[in-house]
Amino acid sequence: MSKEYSPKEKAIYEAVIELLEEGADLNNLTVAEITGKAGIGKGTAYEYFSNKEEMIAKALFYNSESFCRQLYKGVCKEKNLHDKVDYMMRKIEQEVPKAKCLLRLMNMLSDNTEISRRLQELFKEVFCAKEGIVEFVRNILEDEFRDGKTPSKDEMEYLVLDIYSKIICWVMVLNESKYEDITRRNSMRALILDGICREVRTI
Amino acid sequence: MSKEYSPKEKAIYEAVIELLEEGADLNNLTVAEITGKAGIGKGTAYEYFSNKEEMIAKALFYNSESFCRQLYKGVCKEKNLHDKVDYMMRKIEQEVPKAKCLLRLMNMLSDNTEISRRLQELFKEVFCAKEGIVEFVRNILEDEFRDGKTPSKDEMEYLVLDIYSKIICWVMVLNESKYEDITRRNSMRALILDGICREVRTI
Amino acid sequence: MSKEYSPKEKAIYEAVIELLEEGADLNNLTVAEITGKAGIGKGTAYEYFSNKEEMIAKALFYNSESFCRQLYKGVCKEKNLHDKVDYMMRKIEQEVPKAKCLLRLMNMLSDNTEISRRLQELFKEVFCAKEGIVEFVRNILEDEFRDGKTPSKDEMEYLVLDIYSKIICWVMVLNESKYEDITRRNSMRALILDGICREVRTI
Amino acid sequence: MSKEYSPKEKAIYEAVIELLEEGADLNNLTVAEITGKAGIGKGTAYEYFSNKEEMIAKALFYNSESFCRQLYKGVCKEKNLHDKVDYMMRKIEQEVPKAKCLLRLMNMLSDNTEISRRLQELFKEVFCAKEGIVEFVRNILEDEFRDGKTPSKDEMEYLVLDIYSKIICWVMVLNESKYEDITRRNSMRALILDGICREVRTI
DNA sequence: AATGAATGAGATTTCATTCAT
DNA sequence: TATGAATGAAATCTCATTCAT
Repeated sequence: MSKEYSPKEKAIYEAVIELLEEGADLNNLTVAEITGKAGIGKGTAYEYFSNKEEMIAKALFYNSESFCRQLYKGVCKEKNLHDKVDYMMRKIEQEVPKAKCLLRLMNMLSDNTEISRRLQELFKEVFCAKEGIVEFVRNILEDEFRDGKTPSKDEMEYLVLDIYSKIICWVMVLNESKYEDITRRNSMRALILDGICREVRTI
Repeated sequence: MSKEYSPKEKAIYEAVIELLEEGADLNNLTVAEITGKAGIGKGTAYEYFSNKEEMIAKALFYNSESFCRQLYKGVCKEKNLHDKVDYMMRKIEQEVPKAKCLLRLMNMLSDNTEISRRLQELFKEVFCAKEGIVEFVRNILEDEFRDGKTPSKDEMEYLVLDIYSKIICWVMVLNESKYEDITRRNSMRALILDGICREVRTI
Repeated sequence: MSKEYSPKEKAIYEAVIELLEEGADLNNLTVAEITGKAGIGKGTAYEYFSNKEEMIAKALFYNSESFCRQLYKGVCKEKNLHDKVDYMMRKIEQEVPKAKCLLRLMNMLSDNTEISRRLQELFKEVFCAKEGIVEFVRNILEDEFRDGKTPSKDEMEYLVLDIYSKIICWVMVLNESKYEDITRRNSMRALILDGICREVRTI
Repeated sequence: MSKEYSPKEKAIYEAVIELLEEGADLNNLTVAEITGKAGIGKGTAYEYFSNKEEMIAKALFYNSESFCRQLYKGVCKEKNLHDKVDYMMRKIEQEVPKAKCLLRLMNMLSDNTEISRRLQELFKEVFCAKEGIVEFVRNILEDEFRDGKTPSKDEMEYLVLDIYSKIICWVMVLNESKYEDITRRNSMRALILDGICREVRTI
């Protein structure tokens, strides 16, 4: 189903992600750092990618896509909006680094870097309406409104945006040290989840 | 009250912002570009800033701060939450480039760049609880709850986050071409505004 | 008589010449290009040649030698200087690419490249007084002076040089677009041929 | 009259020529070598030239042009063809390195290198019919035929080519060790010179 | 105080050559 | 024997920063 990656490609992808998790600055990553971490020669990377930007963009894309796919699978098993969003939030909580990577990707999409341009290309080429947080949220909402009252197009857009933004907030919360405390985190999760459900109900 | 800036400093700040508005990539800006745009010598910039990152970080900070200050002044004149948020959203709509700059600053705050480190220092040093969108939102909410029922600390945090995230969304919306259509924009503004008020009311 | 070449060796030689004819720059040819054109593996080339320079030098040498041999055969059949030189010039005209290759070889002989060093070695090792334009011209002249007045050693050197340089000119002429016109080319060929004969006669 | 060169530019030009005289291979010269020889920083070279090829091409051009200009001045003072050509040949003899540089330039003009492309551009931009050996020879011939019988266009072309090629031969002769012997060199010079005059007379 | 020419460290990228298969 | 994936040395070029003017 999903494209097969050569071991060297995967090594590059994972090296970039590890570096990101170690707190590296994606905009000033060097090819030497990446290939060093990946355990391959500098020249080898250029057998698989045509330049540094492609390496980094594809690495972000690869990881985000695989995380989104995971999320999607889990979400499909849940019955209603509440459980779906709850699943998502807990999954994100379990896999903060992957969620962080997704967040970084989304920030990068708009920073005018060469990397951002590559990312946009990747999204144009590969994207299939099933991955990507926004499309993802839209799917969940469409399921919810399958039968019963349907909101207007504008209201739908608003809801997508609202849920999307709350999930982003959730990722930001998870990165704040004050939410390392489990009870506070639980409490915040519940508030966000309730907020989302309330919005969908009342619109 | 606010620090005085020398003309050369301001020239640098404005040059950075102009470059940003022209679509430059802040992570690959060169000192030559900045000083060229500012109309001063490269060496001169180093009389006022100790390195490139400081120039960019301070430029973002300067502009965001001044935009926030403007927002704050306007918001103070409004009576209730609805009008305050409405004012904010319309102001942002009028000044997309400045809002964009603020958005960029916020993205940068978490990208581990040297610039991000400088920005964090600036916020530590200079921040005075009045500027910055988050603190800003908190102020508005505290005003709103001055008399009457006060939400719990957690609920308060949630509301801050919710409003903050919706404002970010608003900026993102304004950058999407499909919202160049005025009626759609108006409709979305109303939905977001109502959403915020509803959240505050029902919590 | 002539050394036998393995098919892979010949493939390399011909690949280099084809690339040269396609307008490649011999100094920046890559092994990948050569072996790609030759249709063999990169490693294989190193079974036959010890490095890139050897490949190119031998390829030039191979082609020049074979062209010279052809010329020599044809020239031997002619009786007198006029017919010999005429044959040569017409042959060169028919096979401009091969002549060009010879010209390139001669230029390279003096450009201090690693390739030029290899070429010089080849000429030292292999050269057998029968190939190579200079030696070639000398032979023709010696035939001419076999019986009758012999010029002094210096005069002989001068004549070799004169004929040699006129042949080089002929190759240059053939590469100029203004001599694509047949009548002009014929006229120039006649002038050069007459010039050569006159010099030999009058010295 | 002639363009002014900045000291750094001239330093680069002279460095390239010195390296050439020391037997360097122009196709594999490195920027580090050039700037090292020139006694300037690597980056400095890029303030004046946009890439390595430009440095080398302009260096060859600069030197050849100045040598041609010298030749031209001297030649103008001579009255007839014999003396003009004699002057040229003796001048070349005195300044073998400069002549060699000119020879190298002429070889390079046709080697499909990036350098060759730059050289061709330079000739297109700057050339003014007074420099360059070919144009140079044409001028001398036109002077010679000013009054008296004029040869046909084709004959004229032939003569230009013949003289040009003999001068090239002269440079090649000067690089051969067997002509380090003065009497042989004198003898060869006389033969070439006579040959040229004879050709012009008899055509 | 202001400048911008000069610098060289450091980044990306290429490619000849090796060597395991 | 033939291959081409892997390598890393080495090259070009950029650009933040300095410093003489």
